[in-house]
Formats: sequence, structure tokens, C-alpha cells
Amino acid sequence: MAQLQKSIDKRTALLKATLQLVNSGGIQGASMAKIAKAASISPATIYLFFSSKQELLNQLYLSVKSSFTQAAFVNYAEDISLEKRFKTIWHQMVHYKLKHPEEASFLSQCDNTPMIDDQTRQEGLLFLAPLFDLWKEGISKGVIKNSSPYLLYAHSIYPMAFLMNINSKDLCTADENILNESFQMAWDSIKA
Amino acid sequence: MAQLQKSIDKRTALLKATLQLVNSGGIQGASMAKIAKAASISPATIYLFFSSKQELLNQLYLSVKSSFTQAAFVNYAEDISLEKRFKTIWHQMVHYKLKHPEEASFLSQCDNTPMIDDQTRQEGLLFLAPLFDLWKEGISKGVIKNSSPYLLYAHSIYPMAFLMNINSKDLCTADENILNESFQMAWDSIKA
Amino acid sequence: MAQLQKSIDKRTALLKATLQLVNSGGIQGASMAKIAKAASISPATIYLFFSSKQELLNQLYLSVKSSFTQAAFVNYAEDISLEKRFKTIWHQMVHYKLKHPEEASFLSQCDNTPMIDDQTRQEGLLFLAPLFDLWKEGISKGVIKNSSPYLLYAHSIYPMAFLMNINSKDLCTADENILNESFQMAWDSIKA
Amino acid sequence: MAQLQKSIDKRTALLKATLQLVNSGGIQGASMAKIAKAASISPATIYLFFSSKQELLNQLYLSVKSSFTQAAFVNYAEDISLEKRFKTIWHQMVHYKLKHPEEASFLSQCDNTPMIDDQTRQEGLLFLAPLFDLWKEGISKGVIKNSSPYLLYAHSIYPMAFLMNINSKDLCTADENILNESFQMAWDSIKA
DNA sequence: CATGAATGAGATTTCATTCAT
DNA sequence: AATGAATGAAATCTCATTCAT
Repeated sequence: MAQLQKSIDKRTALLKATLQLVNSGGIQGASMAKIAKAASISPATIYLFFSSKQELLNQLYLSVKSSFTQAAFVNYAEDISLEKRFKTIWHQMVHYKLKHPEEASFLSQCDNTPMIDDQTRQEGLLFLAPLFDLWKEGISKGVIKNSSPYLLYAHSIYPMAFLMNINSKDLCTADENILNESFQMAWDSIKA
Repeated sequence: MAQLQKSIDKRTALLKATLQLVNSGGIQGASMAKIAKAASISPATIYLFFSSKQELLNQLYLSVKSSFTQAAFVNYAEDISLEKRFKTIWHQMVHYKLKHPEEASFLSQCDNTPMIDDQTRQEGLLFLAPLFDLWKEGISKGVIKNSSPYLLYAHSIYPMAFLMNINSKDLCTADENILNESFQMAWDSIKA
Repeated sequence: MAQLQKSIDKRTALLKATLQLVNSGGIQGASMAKIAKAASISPATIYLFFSSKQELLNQLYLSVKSSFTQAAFVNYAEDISLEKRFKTIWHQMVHYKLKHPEEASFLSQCDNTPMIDDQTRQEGLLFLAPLFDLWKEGISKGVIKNSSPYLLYAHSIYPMAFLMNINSKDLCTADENILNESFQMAWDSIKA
Repeated sequence: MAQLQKSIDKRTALLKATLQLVNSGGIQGASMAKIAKAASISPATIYLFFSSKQELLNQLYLSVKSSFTQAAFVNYAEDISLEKRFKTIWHQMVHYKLKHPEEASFLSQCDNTPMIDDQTRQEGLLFLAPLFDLWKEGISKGVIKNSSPYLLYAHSIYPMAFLMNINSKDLCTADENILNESFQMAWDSIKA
């Protein structure tokens, strides 16, 4: 049991070290040697947990995506209006990204790199199922535009990434007002 | 004069070669050696035009961004309604991205890589001045929401990138209907 | 007693696994980790039986050489003509190599690798004693050329390896005729 | 011209360094780093001449094989008896191997390693064409056994490798007498 | 006795960049 | 101005071996 725990800890330490290194120097900057050193293990040991750098990054992607969506869908009550439910999810997403800038930045960096497999990306999308269901319900109720979930995502969720980006670069501070404005735009774009 | 022309041609050839290589193998895959070979010059010669790989990529970024925005703002008549002017710009942007997938993909890849300097990114935004002016006009006329241009951009232009991404991966075909739906969402999000 | 048997079984499994792995991927391809996995034991356990990879290979060499020569000298009757006795041995050797291509290939691979110690190679030659005795007898009877057994071996036995090699690469099929021709050459080369 | 010469020299130095290292420590022992150091260049520079370690070894194989066969077929007069011509070739081969033990040992090590491609091995065989022609002539004249050249090779040339092996290990000194005996065996095995 | 976990050392290969010409 | 040659440094990954349990 102690052994298993140690193993899990090491895996976690590896994922964490990778996250930080990608954050500070990009995917290129996160070399296996640096990751190993940051996790206080030998480079060779990484390969006991992940068969390649690609797999390490893909696993990290899924891990972060999972953590992100879990935060997004917490406190999810079905007994309130659809708009309010969407608003809750949206704000929880933003809140997560503001509170975990490393995770947010990592996910952004993954958006357009060939290091993340298409299949892994697909798996990552599955975590969004509750949101997709919400939209489906909204469409059937005539509250949401009858469009592909991809389109709804592109216009109501994807803009967050840009917002976080410029926020982290001090071009624009994501204060309460800004966030409310942004949510309003998101909602306006998808509401029927 | 002939000398100067030859110099410009080489620079152009370098930028083009880089664009294609980044497109087919990611930024990592575009090594200086490959770029040199694709442009039919010596690796050493690259450094007569660009002081480093970073600068080459930054210059390419500005070049593509410029080409993109030029296409976006062509046929720009001031005598039609503001919505129609925005619609024209929006569709011309989409049209450019569909017609120049390499450029579109390159810009996407640049969105979150540390290879592009913040300063260069800023310069790139300047090309969007006409759009920002349009929004300012719209705001003063009460047609556009009174928000930061960053927010307006995040919600009405940035979603395109996602759309192009999934289009290129065959998850969703960007046909006429989809584009119209997407524009509607963009407009709904920013209109007052 | 059961313990001892289990120990012997493991040793045998290790040798077998090594043989197969060397056969399919060369000596380089047979890593200790793969050998362990193929023999269903832990890498660390190998070192309870063999002090190093070198020793494992050397032991395997002796084991295969022993098995090969045992097959060669079976049914060895002293009451027939010397040529017929040699012919029997020769054909039994060929037969063994054709029937056990993994063993044959392994021995070939060992011929010129520094992984096999000179001393072990010497020990391997001892298994050929009956053949050397036969030659000594032949020499004294004036039936065999009065040469060093090394020379006799080089010309009458060693060529088999080449034959098996090209047979396994489909350059030449070792059918009945070919084998008879080859034996005739072997005999012609050493007969007085 | 000076540049070209320097390039050729470096290639030659690389081949030579590889030959020596393979000779002293086996193919495994000849790491690219050691080869580079022995040739007094950077590891990266090797790849300007050979695209991989495999190719380096294959090229070396062809180079040595070519040098070996050139030595074998020098002073080749057509106006003497077929047996004498064969004898000349045979002795020149032996002479080369005795004088160039590193080359001889390298060729032996190549016999059974997967690092040498089948195709390269085939190319290597082409160098033996004059010998194969000689045999063909001998067969048609009824002087040589009517067998496949592979068989003739296996019994008259291949034994040399074994001889050189044990010679280099002081098991048996390849003096004049031994060589004459060995040639006699080679000839007896293939003569009609 | 047996092992899963761990690793230091080293393997091959790549790359952005420089330098002599 | 232009370059082919060259490279130091670093990348990913492997392997024979050990050790705490």
C-alpha cells in the first residue's frame, strides 16, 4: 500500500513538474531532463510512468481537463433556470482559470500543438458532456440557438481563453465588471 | 536595384518556406536547416535576414497578420450600415482563413507559443485598427456594446479560430449555413 | 527438492527466453528487461542465476553447443567405416541446424561477438572431442589428411554455417541435393 | 578542391576510426561519440557524411569488402591454368586478411549482425564476380564441381574466416605449411 | 528466495548558430 | 553578400544493474 501510494505520488509530482515547466518555458522548454530534476527523480524513472514525452503530455492534458471540468460542474443544481445554470458553469470555469493560471495556460498551449493526439483531444471533449446536455435541453426548450455544440462552444466558452491570455499579460484586467460583460456576450451569442 | 530585389525575393522565399514547414510539422518541425533547404539558400544566409529563429517567426507572424487583415479590410465602404460593414469584414476574414489554411493554421499555432514576443503580438493587433475604429463608432452610436475592444474581439473574431480548427479536422464542415450561424452569434454577442 | 526443481526450471526458462530474443532481434535486442519479462520473472532475479548478461550469454552458448553436439553424436556406432561415421555426424549436425534454426542462428551470432569469452569458446570446442578422435583415428589409418583438427573443422564443418545462413535468407534452399553436394565437398576436403 | 579533399579525408578518418573501434570493442562498443572522438570531430559532424550509424557501418562494410576483393584480384593473369588462377586469388585473400587483421575481423563481425542490410550484403557479393566467373569457366571445362557458387564459396573461401579467427587467438599459427594445407583442402573440396 | 522500483551512465540523433573562405 | 562545413549543447530514450523490502 505504501508502495502504491509512493508510485501515485511520483506520478503526480511528474505531472505537476511538467505543468510548471510547460508554463514557464513552453512545451519545448519542458525537457524530460528538466522534468525529472523538478520531480527529483532520474530521467529514466519517468519512463516507468509514461512511455514517451507525448504520452506524458497527453495524460497531463486529460488530467488538467478533468480537473477543470470538475470545477466547472460542481454545485450543479438542476432546479434553477437554464440561463442561471449556464451562468454558474461559465463563471466557475472562469474562476478556475483565474485561480489556476498554470492550468489555464497549459490548456491554451495544447490547443494547437501536434503533441496532443486527436484521440486524446476527443476524450477531453467528453468531459464537457454536462454542458452539451444543457445545450441540448436548451435547444429543445427553444432557449438556445439550434446550432452545433461546436459552434456554441466556440462562441461562449472559447473566448475565455483569449480573455485569460490578455489578463495574464496585463493588457486588460479581468475584474468583476469585465467578467459580467463577457458573460453577457457569451449568453447573447447562444441564446435563441 | 536588382540587388535589392533579389534580397527581397530571398526574404520572401524564406518566409514562405517557414510558413509551409510550420504548417506541415509544427514550429518544432521547422528547423533552420529545413527552412534553408526549402528556400534554396544556405542556413548561414538566413542570419543575414533574421537574427535568430525567434525573429524569423515573429516577422512571419507580422507578415501573415498583415496579409490577413489586408484581406479583411478590402472593399471597405463607409457608406453602408455598420452591421453590414462588420459583416463584410467578418466574412472576408473567414474567407481568407478558408482560402489560406496554411496562414490560418500558422496564426493559430502562434496564439499560445512563447516563440512570439508580446511586443510583436501587440504590433499585430495594430493591424486591426479599422475594426477597432468601427467598434468605437458603433459604441458611440449605441449599436455596439460599450465594452473593451479586447472583449469584442474575443467574442466576435476569436471564435473563428476554433471553427477553422475543427473544420480542418473534419469534425464540422464550415459550409454556408454554419458560417451564417456563426456570424449571427458573433453579431449577437457584440451588438448593443 | 521441489525448490531445486523450480530453480532449474527458472534457469531453463531464462535460457530459452534469451535464445528466442537473440534470435528475433540480435544480441543487442535481447535486453535483460525483455528476457525477464519473457521468462515471467523479475529482472533482479536473473542475477540470482547469472552474474551478468555476459555470463548468461556464455552459459547459453555452452548449453546450445552441448545440445548441438549431443544431437550430432547420437547413434554413434563404431563398427562401420570411418567415412560413414563422419557422414552420419555431418548429416546429424545439418539436421539439427535445420530443425533448430534458433539455436543455429544463435551459434552463428556468437561466432564473432566479443560477448562470448575465449575461454567459453574453448570449452565449447571440447564437446567436439568425439569428432576430433574420429579424425585422429582417420589420420593414423591414412584415411584423413594429416592436418590440425582446426583446419579439418574449418573446411568440413564450418561451411555449414554459411549454408544455413543463406538458406534462412532464401538465397539457396538446402534441399537433399544441395546437402549431398555439400557433404561431398566436406569429405573431399579432408579425406587423404 | 582543398575543401573536397578535406571532406574526403574526414570521411576516410571516420571509416578508419570505426574500423578500429569495432575491432577492439565490437559493434556495440563503437559508439558514435567514441567514433567522433577518435576521428577528432564532433558527433554531429558524422551525420554530414552518414545518415545513421547503420549507414556508416554499411558503407564501411562495402569499403572494406571492396578493398579486400581488389587485393584478391590483383595480378590476375588469364593465361595460366585455372587451378593456378584460383590459387593466386585464394592466397591473395589470405594474405590480405593476415596483413589487415582489423579488416578481416570486421568482415567476420558483419557476417551475422542485423546492422548490415541484406541489400548491402548483396552488393558486397558483387565484388566477387571475377571469382564466380572463374568457377563458371571451371564448371564448363569440367574442372570444378557443378555446384552453386554459394556452395563453392562456403567450402573454399568461407573456411578462411575460421582460420583467421583462431590465428588471431593464437590457437593455431597460420604459417606457410598451414596455409598450403588449407589451400589444398579448399581446392580438393571444389575440384571436379 | 524473489522482486518491483529505481537509476547513472550513456546511446543515437538533432538543432540553432557560427566561422573561414 | 553568401555559403558549406562544422559544432557544442542538448534532446529523447534505453539498459544493465542494484537495493530496500
